[in-house]
Formats: sequence, C-alpha cells, structure tokens
Amino acid sequence: MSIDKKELIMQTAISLFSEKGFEGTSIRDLAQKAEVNIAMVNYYFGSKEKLFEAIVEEKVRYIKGRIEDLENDKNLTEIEKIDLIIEAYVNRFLSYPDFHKVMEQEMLVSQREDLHQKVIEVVTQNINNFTKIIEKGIRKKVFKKVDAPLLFASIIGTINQVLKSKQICCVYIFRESNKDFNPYSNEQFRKRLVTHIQQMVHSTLLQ
Amino acid sequence: MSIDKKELIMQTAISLFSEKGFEGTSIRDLAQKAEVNIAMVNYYFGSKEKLFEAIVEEKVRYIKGRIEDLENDKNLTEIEKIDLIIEAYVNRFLSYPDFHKVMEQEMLVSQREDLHQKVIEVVTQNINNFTKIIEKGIRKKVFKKVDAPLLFASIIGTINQVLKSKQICCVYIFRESNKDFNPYSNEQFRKRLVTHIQQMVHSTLLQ
DNA sequence: TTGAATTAAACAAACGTTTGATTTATTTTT
DNA sequence: AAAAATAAATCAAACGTTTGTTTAATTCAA
Repeated sequence: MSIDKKELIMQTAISLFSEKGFEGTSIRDLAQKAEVNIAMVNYYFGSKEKLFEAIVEEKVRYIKGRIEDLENDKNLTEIEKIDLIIEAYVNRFLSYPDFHKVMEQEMLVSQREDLHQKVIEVVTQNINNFTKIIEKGIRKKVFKKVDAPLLFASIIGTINQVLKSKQICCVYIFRESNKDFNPYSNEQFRKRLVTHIQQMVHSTLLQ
Repeated sequence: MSIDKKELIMQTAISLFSEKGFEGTSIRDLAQKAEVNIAMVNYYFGSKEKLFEAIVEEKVRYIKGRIEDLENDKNLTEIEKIDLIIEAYVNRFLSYPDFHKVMEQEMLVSQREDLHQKVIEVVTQNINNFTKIIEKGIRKKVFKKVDAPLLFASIIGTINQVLKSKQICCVYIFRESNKDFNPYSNEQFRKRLVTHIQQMVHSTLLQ
C-alpha cells in the first residue's frame, strides 16, 4: 500500500503545485486532497521541498534521452528529425500539462538553487542537441542559415505559450476565453499545434 | 515623500516577486529591501494582494494601446506593421523583464480570480488585434494562409522563453550557462532576437 | 493644530515539521 | 501453523515559526 500512496502524494502535489504554485500549496491542502495524514509527506519525502525535488528529478530524467535517440538515428533526414522532435515535444507537453507547469514555475522562480541548476543542465543539453542537428543540415546545405538556439526557443516557447492556462489556450483556439473546454486532451488541437510549428519551422529552414 | 515611497514599494515588490514569486515573498522581506516599515505596505495598498493587483493593473493598461495604434496606421503595409509589433514587444519585454516575469506567474498560477480574468482579457485583445492584421494580409494575398493566433503564440512564446531566467537566456546566446552576464540589457542580443523572430515570421508569412 | 506618515509591538491564523502512541504488515521463532 | 517479535505505516495532537495584518503611540509636515 505504501508505494501507491507515495505516488498518490506526488501526483496530487503536481496537480496542486501547477494550480496554486509551490509556495501557494500547503501540506494541509495536499494531505486533504490526497486523503492522507498531514505527517505522510514528511514521512515519505522528508520535507515539502524534497517532495518538490523528487517530482522534478523523476520526470527530468525521462525527457533527457528522447532527442538524443532521434539525433543518432542514421535512417532519418535532418528535416524528418526536426519534425519528429516537434511532435514528440507537443505530445509530451500536452500529455503532462500539470507537470510542465510545475517545471515552468521552477525555471521562473529560482528559490531552490540546486534544483534550478539541474533543470538548467537539462535545458542546455536539449538546446545543444537540437542545435547540432540544425547545424548539420546547414553544413549539408539542406537548411538555410538560421539562429538555431533561438529557433528551438520558438518551438518550445510556442508550446509553453498555449500551456500557460487552459483559458488562455482557448483564446488561441477560439479567439475567446472558455472555462469549460479542456484543450490539452483535444486531438484536433494537438494536430493543429503540431502542424503550425512544423510549417513555421519548414518555412524558416528550407530553401 | 509619500508618492516616492509608494512607488519604491511597488518597484521593490516587482523585483522580489519576479525572483521569489508572490507567495514566496513575505512583507518582511519586502519592507527590509525597500527600507520601509512593515506596516507601510498595508498603509498604502491595503493588503499584500492589493499591492499585487496595483502592480498588474498599472502596467497592463500601458501595453494595451500599443498594437491598436499600429493596426490603425494607414501608412504602413501589413508586413511593416508585423515587424514593428515584433520589435515593440521585444523592446518592452527586455526593458521590464522583472515585471513580465511577475505577469507570467500570474498567468501560470490562477490564485487570484479577478486579476486572472483581467490579464486574460488583455491577452485576448492582443491576440485578436494581431490576428486581424494577419487576416487582412491574407485577404490581400500578400500573406500565405497561416494559423494567425498560433503565430502570435510563437512570437510571444519566443520572447517569454528567453525571459524565463537570465541563466537560461545565456544558454540560448552562448550555448552554455553564465551567471555573470545580463543578457536583457545587451543591445547585441536584443537585435539578434528581433532579427530571428522577424525572419521566422517573414518566412512563414511571405510567398 | 490638524492630518498624514511612520513606527515598534502585538495579534491571531496558518505554516512546515515533529512527536509519541497506535494500528497494520512482515519476519522470526517456537 | 500459531505465536511472538520486529518493522513499517498511519494517526491526532502539539511544536515553534513565520505569515499578513492591526493597533496605538509617535513623529513629521502643512
């Protein structure tokens, strides 16, 4: 029963942190929503801050390898790799929107120094891996000379922009706010987002 | 002496909120950094939350009219308008990075319902104003058929991405972390960011 | 002399955390 | 296989701090 409860606390924490922020979520809120005793968070994680670290560390590792795998795939052209990276990021971000909002907050607010460095390390690797692919395409003269790191910023930035809040996302979809629609689990929107980014990146990269 | 002190509190609050978040900043922190008495925040603003509202409301109004002015300018072509909008946003965001981090947090965390709605209202207007210009260009057949709201998300998203933290921004510039460099006040980087976004948008929009 | 500005001190409420007792589960011994 | 012993999980209650806010006295300026 213990491992399930530990995972339950983490999932509930992701939900609450993404909604109210880390400092804005009290352990009492968390315990109540997860239906566990207040003492359980400290029992399993040691402290509220270590719970936060556990959440980030567990998930950060998952994303790390994705682009590297694609980069090393010899059977794909550069533009195919880029298209797959875009789709992978959109799918990942839309599948775990709450978690990514928590990560966004961690990047925005640098209260926890060690954790912040760990996140920056991963971001750095992702930027550099993406840049390598682009620059290979430029050397092969299949890509135009572009600002590769900033193009990566545009891709991730676009996704983050719609991930900010469901309501804001609805404005991008319907051009007006909507409280009752969940855009993140909508397949039509997912495709639209992927298509937009891919077309934009194609226009920017290809002759 | 009073108006200066009120402004001093607001400026100090923007600095601290952007660094530690709203919930992560205590009135004692704020009072100490601004070198005022703890009671002054409540004396001038009524409460910590109303101070936050005052910050957002004051600045939100400023941004509002900018795009509308450009939209109504008859002497500019559509692509010229878009270029000016991009430059205006970059200049504004890089000039007040702390304030925009505070706004980012407000969008990410929806703790203060009224304020959140106000921010969403402004965002909605900006998206729709931008979209109008694009769709006019599409009707005139000077622009390709693009996803206008999502293109706006890409523009703002790119800027937000480098605005997340100075350290992360340095990774986009130097491809490695750097704690001692302030990218936001660097003219070279500002130009590079404007150029990248403009070129990307040109490629996406123009035949 | 009046009203605004400023202060130190105190307020109750909420916070993260710890305690020590109690229940539940697992292992060891008979 | 039953009983005893040990370990893990859960709990209500309390801990000491910190929080945002208020008070009532004092200083300052008009």
